[in-house]
Amino acid sequence: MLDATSSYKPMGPRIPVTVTVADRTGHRIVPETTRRTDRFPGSRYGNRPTMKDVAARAGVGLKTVSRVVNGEPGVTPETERRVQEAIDALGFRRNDSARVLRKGRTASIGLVLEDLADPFYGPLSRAVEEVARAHGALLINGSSAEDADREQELVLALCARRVDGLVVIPAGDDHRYLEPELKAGVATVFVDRPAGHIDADVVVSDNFGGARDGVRHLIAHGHRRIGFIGDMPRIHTAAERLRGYRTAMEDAGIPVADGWMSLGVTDPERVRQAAREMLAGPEPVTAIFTGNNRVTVTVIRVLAEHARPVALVGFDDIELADLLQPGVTVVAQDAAALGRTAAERLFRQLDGTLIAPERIELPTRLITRGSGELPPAD
Amino acid sequence: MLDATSSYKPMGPRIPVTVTVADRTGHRIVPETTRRTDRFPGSRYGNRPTMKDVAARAGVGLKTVSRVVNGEPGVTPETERRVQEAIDALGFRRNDSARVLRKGRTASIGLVLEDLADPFYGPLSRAVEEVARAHGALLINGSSAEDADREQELVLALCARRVDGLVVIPAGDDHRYLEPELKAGVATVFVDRPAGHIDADVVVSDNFGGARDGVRHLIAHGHRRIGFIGDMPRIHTAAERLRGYRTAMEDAGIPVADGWMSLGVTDPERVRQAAREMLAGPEPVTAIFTGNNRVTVTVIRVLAEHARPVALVGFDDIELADLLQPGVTVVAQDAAALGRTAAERLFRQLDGTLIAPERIELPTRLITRGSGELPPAD
DNA sequence: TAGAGCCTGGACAACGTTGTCAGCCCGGGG
DNA sequence: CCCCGGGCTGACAACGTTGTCCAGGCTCTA
Repeated sequence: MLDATSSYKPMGPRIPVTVTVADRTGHRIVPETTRRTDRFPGSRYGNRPTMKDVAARAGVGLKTVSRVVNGEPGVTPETERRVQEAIDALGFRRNDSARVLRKGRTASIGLVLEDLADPFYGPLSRAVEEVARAHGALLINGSSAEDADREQELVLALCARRVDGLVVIPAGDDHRYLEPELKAGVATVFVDRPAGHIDADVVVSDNFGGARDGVRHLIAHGHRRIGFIGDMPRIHTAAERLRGYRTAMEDAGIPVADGWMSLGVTDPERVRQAAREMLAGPEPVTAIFTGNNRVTVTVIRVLAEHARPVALVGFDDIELADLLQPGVTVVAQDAAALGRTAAERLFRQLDGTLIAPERIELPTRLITRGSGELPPAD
Repeated sequence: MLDATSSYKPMGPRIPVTVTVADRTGHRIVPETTRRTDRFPGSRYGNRPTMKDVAARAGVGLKTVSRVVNGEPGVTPETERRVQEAIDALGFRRNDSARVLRKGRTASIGLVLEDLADPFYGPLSRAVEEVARAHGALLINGSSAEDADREQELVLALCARRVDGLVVIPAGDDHRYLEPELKAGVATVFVDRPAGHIDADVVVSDNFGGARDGVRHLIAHGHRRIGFIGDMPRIHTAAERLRGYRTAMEDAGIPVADGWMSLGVTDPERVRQAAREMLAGPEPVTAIFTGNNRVTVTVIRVLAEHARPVALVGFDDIELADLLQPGVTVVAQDAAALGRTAAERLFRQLDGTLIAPERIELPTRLITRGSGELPPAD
């Protein structure tokens, strides 16, 4: 599934060895079949004690240990004490892999996002984690790096682990590969972007409305030549924001010139170049609408070196935006709310409270800080 | 272990049911014992097919399916085709829980950090994830929220899942609870802060040297009344940075006045207040050294409203620092390098390449942008 | 004092997979 | 004609836990 590059073999062979242990009376010595040892050759290692070992040491039955470990009733305080003592002495820790196998649920959910390092996903992940924690579940996550194959690989790896649910920020646009999983009961919620060719819960921001309002804001401040720099339109959010831009312009009766739009550039150097081109020429733009936080930051840099003041509204809030000169006006989406809403919906699916998939759209908020209120300078 | 707040029971009971299936000849009908069903009452659900089901459908033995699934040699192309067909038809996906139980390794590592949403940890997580991915392992992570109990709870939950290794950014200062785990062979690396009362690998930044150099920088630019605002000294990094400040001042023969230091305030409002106090009074500081990114941001806000220019050097880089007026001079640490180094060490432990725990210190870098080069204004 | 019922504890199977090992079939050599 | 070897295949046990169910001992009551 994933490629390894060293001698670490996640699932290596084992060497069977015969050892002897005292039975629970402490008297007889019985041979035990294949016990694992030498699991970490050349390094510190050791065998983990099992409930059986604890039972033997405490002089009780296996199930009694299980009862103590899980706080089930029906164990004498004296017995419980002996078991607890053995647990502490051996450093026993329940093996949840076995538990999961038996119980059918893993108490963990998977989160697949685009890039853990992107500041937009930090609060989102955190929100998902908080909800998961409140429900007693752990979070397994991975970055798709905006690659559909890698997304699928990750999702399927998570399904193989039998996560109870999945929160996915899709990179690809076809999720039919998830059909068997959905049928098998894996709760699934898509966030930030909709799922492709599949009927599933979706939580997104109002990308269209937000962008439209941001551009309208610029128009309201007298701009007519407004540039748009955004991501590849195959990314749903980018397409929606572009649509918002077009709609606002059209509603205002402003025809969009060819040179005003830059789509699909992400590399900072090329964004820089695109911005410069819009600002040059005979009819330069007097305002720019940027399609995401990374583009916004790059454009801010370009505008800082530019002679004439140029108005700017960006999609996504950025830290310190209020301290720049001028402050950066943005259309902010609530990343934490996206994550929280998605995760809560996920657990409601697991509850059985939810039946039909739904699409939830969270509002965006225009935050005016100065850059979007600059008048056209021409 | 963790508290639940809804009816989602990660490990619910099951209802045994008797069903019948055709055997692999397709003729006889044999009854099968307790099969799970109705696992997700009131919601979409389904039983996941197992290798046994695939084997029955393909008319082959269980082990043959296993061989096909794992790409083991010794299966006729024709047999393989039949098995593959059954796999696709049933939507079979190997259950890694069972696999883990059998093989002893989970191909997953745990990452415990302070706050997923903190921009400092984004690149760190991402770097750990990249290394894990290169080794075929998944990443399970959680936030300790700077709470020692929660850290322990998380770490132990991860150990119960039998992660192969742990990367921990410690919140607590006593990690003896990890001793049984270490002995059992759980590879462990502490990052950003050292472990307490335990002998383990540690990867940290040169907090002391970085802070000392930052303060020296201010002194070199003529400052003598220099303030320090940092986190609680019980956090190792905070203590080290404080030590760097003290050392630089001492080396320069400058006695530190009481009002110049603010320790342990994190709440933005109180940081703001602390900064204002340093800047007021008869002998106000002419420069401030801030102990982490959050404090730096807050202090920048205070200085923006302040009449006289005040020099500033902050620990940790912040985005857009170069675009502020003046640009913010910082002591930058390489979060990605911390994560990468730690994760690589982790896998070398698992390789068996590493024997003795070590402490690795990564250098910091002073980035001058203007705010640290302002002369004293008094 | 005997019987009913409760409390405690343990034997056993099952979860879904993989390692071991033995058996089958086929072809070739003695 | 028989035996041997190699290539495929499948039966079976084991991984560590939990659910079921039963046994034994105790208490309580009639």
